[in-house]
Amino acid sequence: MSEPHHTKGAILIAGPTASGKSALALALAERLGGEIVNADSMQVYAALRVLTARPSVADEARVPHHLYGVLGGAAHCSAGKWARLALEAISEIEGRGCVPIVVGGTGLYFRALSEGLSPIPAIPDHVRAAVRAEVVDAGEGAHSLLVEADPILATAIRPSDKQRIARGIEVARGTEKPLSQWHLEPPRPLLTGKLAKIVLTPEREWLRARCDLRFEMMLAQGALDEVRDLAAEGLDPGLPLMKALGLRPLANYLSGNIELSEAMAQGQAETRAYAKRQETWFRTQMIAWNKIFTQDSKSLKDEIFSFIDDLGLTGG
RNA sequence: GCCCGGGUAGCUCAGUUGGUAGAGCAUGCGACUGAAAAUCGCAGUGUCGGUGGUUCGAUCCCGCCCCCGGGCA
Repeated sequence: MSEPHHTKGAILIAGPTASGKSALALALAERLGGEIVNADSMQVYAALRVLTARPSVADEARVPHHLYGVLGGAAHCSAGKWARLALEAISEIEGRGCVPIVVGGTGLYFRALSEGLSPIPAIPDHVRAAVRAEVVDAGEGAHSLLVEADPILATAIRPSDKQRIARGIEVARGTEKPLSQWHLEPPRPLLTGKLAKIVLTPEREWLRARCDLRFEMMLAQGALDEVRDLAAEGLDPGLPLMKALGLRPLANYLSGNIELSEAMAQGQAETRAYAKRQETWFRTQMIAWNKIFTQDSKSLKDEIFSFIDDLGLTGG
């Protein structure tokens, strides 16, 4: 378990995909003398530069960026792993006298950092792999395995939710204590201190248009080459990075199964649906965060600058 | 001009041997404790192309008209 870190002042910016949060973080970092920490579950993978709309090399040269493209394709990131890396980066940034700016779209990661998760030990890889395989084999019967392993949790998880079923079983077996028991241990925040928590909440129609446009731009920027390279690596399709938005439609196009226009339409649809899921999380799980509705980038910056100045983060 | 096929949800289509309809996708809402760009749940909407007829009753059968494909000339 990591020791909590007490910050003199850090900024957390959450927002749906394509909401313009990276540009905002960059502007803030330049103004405050800050450094940026990625809080996006897919941008941690090195192979996904175009497909995840990672900050450009030029942007990364303007201000230090952390946790972008730091993991190989075969790696499994997780909320806990990310939170430990983020904490490390934050404390280093503060050691240099700079302001940490954590920016991303993965709600669970922000929760892991600012609220904490129950202190569950890491599950050994062999247990994990064995349980996942077992759940796949069991098919419809997977839920009854969970009933055996953790009857309390089983009442809260639907038989169709294979991922949570697998998680429940692997925790029960790997730690010899059911996940439902672990959940009774109160989570402790990893990051404490003065935090500016901001979530961008743009208007839906505006965001949908941006999602569509952005996927189109990805194609112009070499998304197909990126997908081709990834396919050449022959990675296990079950790996987390293989779930990146747009990856499957584009791979389908490259293997000749669908037209490019169809692949693009699917990629755009995936992006829009994802943005909607993010907004649901932000709305219902981050109720204490400061919502910023503005979407015009100039007034967005003004609004955030005055918000941050009021908090006096830069003073110390 | 003639023949054939089709016109049903925003889209692609299924269906009703005549009792006013449904899937997938899209859309909206939601759940969420280490795969979270993941995983999972719920919901709505239709003048069934138009018009006249047969019928207790037509989206379905019949006539005419319009539109979209394809073929023949």
